[in-house]
Amino acid sequence: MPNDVNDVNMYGRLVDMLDKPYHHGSLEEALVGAAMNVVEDMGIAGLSLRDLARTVGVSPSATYRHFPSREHLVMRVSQRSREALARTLLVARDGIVGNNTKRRSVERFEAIGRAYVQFAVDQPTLFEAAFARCEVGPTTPDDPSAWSVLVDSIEQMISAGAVPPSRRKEAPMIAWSGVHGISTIVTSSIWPAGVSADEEINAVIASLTRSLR
Amino acid sequence: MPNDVNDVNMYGRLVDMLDKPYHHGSLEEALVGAAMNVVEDMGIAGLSLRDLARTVGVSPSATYRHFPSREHLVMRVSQRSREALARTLLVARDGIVGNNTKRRSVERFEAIGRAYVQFAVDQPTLFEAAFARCEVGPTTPDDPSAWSVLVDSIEQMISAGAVPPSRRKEAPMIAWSGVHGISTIVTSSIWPAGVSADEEINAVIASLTRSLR
DNA sequence: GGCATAATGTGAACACCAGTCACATCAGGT
DNA sequence: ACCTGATGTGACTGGTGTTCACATTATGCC
Repeated sequence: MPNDVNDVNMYGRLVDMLDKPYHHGSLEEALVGAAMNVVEDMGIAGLSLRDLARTVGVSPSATYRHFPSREHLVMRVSQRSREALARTLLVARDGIVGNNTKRRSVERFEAIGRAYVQFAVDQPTLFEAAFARCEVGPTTPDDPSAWSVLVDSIEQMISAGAVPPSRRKEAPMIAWSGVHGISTIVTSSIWPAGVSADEEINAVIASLTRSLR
Repeated sequence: MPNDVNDVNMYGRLVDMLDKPYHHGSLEEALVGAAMNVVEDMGIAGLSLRDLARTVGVSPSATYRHFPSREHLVMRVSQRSREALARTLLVARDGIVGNNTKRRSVERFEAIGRAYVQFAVDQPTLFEAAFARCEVGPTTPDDPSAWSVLVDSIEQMISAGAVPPSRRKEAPMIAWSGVHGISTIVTSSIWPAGVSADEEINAVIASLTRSLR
């Protein structure tokens, strides 16, 4: 069989010449990683399977060996974004130390809230991805999850006597709604771009601790 | 000139036969209207200029006489959605009547909040569109605007003595964050589909009136 | 080791999309 | 009557998600 340029098998031989293995080895992880970069830069709308395949150095159809559809990849990016958010909250929480457990529990709660909003402001595209409405839902629970970080924090406040136990059930959703609301508002198109929202953010966080007392 | 099927001008003559005018007359409005229907059914992602042109009965490129790009049409849909939301709030507010001005002002405030969340639950795609992050911003202010409805409502509460005037500045953002947060959470992918959120919604609304006192 | 089989990667092809262009049609002012 | 600007047209470019038959390689079983 001649080494014809139009030969269907040409690519395989070129691969041999370039020492590029036919199998990628960890394509799935590479695709998700590349997707995270794209989403961070250009948002979910800028995510293209073909583009991803190009940057990873693989043919477009190869992506379908790992994701049934683009939507499934978006879902993975979404889950990763939520986990990144949760890790950010943990770091912020652990940055608050002190011996007064009551005071510390409240300060940690507020630090978590502030970090939540800051994540949205600093990385609006990842924040958007984290909560994007998606046809296909997540298959595995987030690890770590922002929800459990928040619930734990409120539980600490209750233990320390900063919040009455009667609020245990409703408190997490109230707190989450507040920080999530200000976050989406500030990162949406209705908020004038470039205008600082520090005052509003502080007011909302303060109102949350007030309303949980 | 023969009536050749391959003739470039064939369409014009067919138009004559069908009594279909060459000019649509109100293409822009027709496109926005059709776009609202599509977004309501399939969300912003399902919006296609070609599809719109098809349903309106016009060629794809005609759309570019009225919108520089798809993004500009999305912006119009977004603005319309915000206005629809604001009108919903007005209806809900005016449904609350009574002679006790203080009590009425609070009940109206809560009715507005509830209607806000209900709009998101009933029409998640329009709600998504209303606050979609968009490259191109709105050119004209919304009429009516949900923000002004909310500010007015809080002003009424202050006048009636239900909220101290000292909260005037921060109150609207606090209230908006709360209802907007619970709305986006309930309509996002993290909220289990089909599960009612009535309890959580009630708790958040109640916490808002509490935190403004 | 040898070998079937599953997993993974390939190019070609289909249908769709946004956006541009030269040209066609028409409405309204001079 | 005619010119000019607004509006609508098809053809085209370059991009996309997805599927298909086929190629290559890893893996577990004898």
